[in-house]
Amino acid sequence: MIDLAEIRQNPDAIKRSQEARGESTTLVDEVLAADVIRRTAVGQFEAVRAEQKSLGALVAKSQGAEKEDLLSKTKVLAEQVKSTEAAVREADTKLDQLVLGLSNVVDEAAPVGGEDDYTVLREVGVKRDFAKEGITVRDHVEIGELIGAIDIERGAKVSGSRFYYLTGPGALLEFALVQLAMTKAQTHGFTPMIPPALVKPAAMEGTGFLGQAAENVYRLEADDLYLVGTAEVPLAAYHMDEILESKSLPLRYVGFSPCYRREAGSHGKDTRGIFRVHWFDKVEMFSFCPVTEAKAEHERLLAFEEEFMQALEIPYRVIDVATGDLGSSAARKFDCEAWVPSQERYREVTSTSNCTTFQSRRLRIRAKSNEGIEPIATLNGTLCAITRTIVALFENHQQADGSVRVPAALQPFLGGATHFNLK
RNA sequence: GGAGAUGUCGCAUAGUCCGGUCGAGUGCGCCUCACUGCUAAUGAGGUAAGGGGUAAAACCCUUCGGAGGUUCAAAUCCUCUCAUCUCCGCCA
Repeated sequence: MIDLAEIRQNPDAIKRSQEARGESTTLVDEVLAADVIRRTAVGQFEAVRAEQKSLGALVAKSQGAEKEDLLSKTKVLAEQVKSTEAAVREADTKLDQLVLGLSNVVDEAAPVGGEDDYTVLREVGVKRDFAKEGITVRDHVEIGELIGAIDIERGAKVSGSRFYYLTGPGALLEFALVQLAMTKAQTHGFTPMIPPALVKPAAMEGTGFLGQAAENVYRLEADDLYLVGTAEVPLAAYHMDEILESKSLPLRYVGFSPCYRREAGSHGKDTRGIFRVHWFDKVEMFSFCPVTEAKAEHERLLAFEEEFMQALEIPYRVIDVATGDLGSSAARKFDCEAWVPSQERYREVTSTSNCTTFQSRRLRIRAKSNEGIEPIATLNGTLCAITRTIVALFENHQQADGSVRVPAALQPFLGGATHFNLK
């Protein structure tokens, strides 16, 4: 949620941001108009209400005819209080609705444009020359079958398309990846968390997933709960409605959770394998930090992501995501894209967003110091999205026969195994 | 799933039966000042959030788990709902 005061003071800045995102600028004017209406309504209500209260005090003290007289007056007032209060409520709802429709103000540094207008910040690692090695590249589906790690057919049989089973070494690999991620995160000061993957509307709404992203969210109508698409949701909402101690910041959490995504509007995209699925598990970093620290914290989260990719010895590049592709909550976003040999291109495996105060305002999370109460920033970043990491790992470390080399960092978590062998 | 109890200002609690001077008392914690060589102890004062308003104040409004209702007036009465606890049943 954008700060209303900010919109009043600097509507043009908000408009520029909306423009850069390719979203409505007239919405800003609508907000301003609704704000005026609301303030007028509030003024009227408060005036009547104040009179009602002061007369009410007199009623309590008076008796007899005097009391009767007062009561007749207050009865009229009561009607006015009711009607003006209703007007306030209506104006409030309208304003809220409009303000919630505004996306976060983009960071000036973010490249302006659509999905393809990202900036490549760097490429890291060495892509293998499979031809030179005399290896015909297999994709992760083939490799997964050869080593008995992924069973897509049965996933489809049991749950439908875009579902899978991780089997044998695949299942063990997930645990190893999670362990490695959790271990690393702890050394960086993150508190490990296993959050609920089913949340109330308030948590979903507060994190900004019921806006444009709503069609990708699974909703359990019978219980009015949502399946989260990322641990970001329960981690952000963890401190919902709280006032934190400024000196306790940054508060860093690393959560492991399943992620559920409807993938509406992705029909026909990445239909093969486990690159794009309705459910996967993920280790996610989340940070509540002072506004002034947010940019530096964002760099740190990115660095942790890169460190993880490097530990897995996966070649990748980092992109600065363009304004039109940020999603409503992020002011700036960096994606780490792993090299996928079977597709001969980079594909997103992790992503880190600086949501500035957008989420914390919606979730009513603030911080208190001697200087008073101030808003805080929230940031999130993927440490390890299991399925996509497996794709990158299998394909980049495949051997001529279809077996897969295990990078050194993972070996301790796989009983020292150096390879996933053919089944 | 059944029966019962509870939800008040950071924490603990008073107030709820018998509606009005209760946005709300007390203790602890915290902050400021005084006293003291320092700490402790003691004394005085302060100590919710949000909104409106103002140059800044003053001041006003909202919020007693949440949502409705009754009433001139609701922490207090009614309805629904959520959470927690206890007992019973069931279950990994």
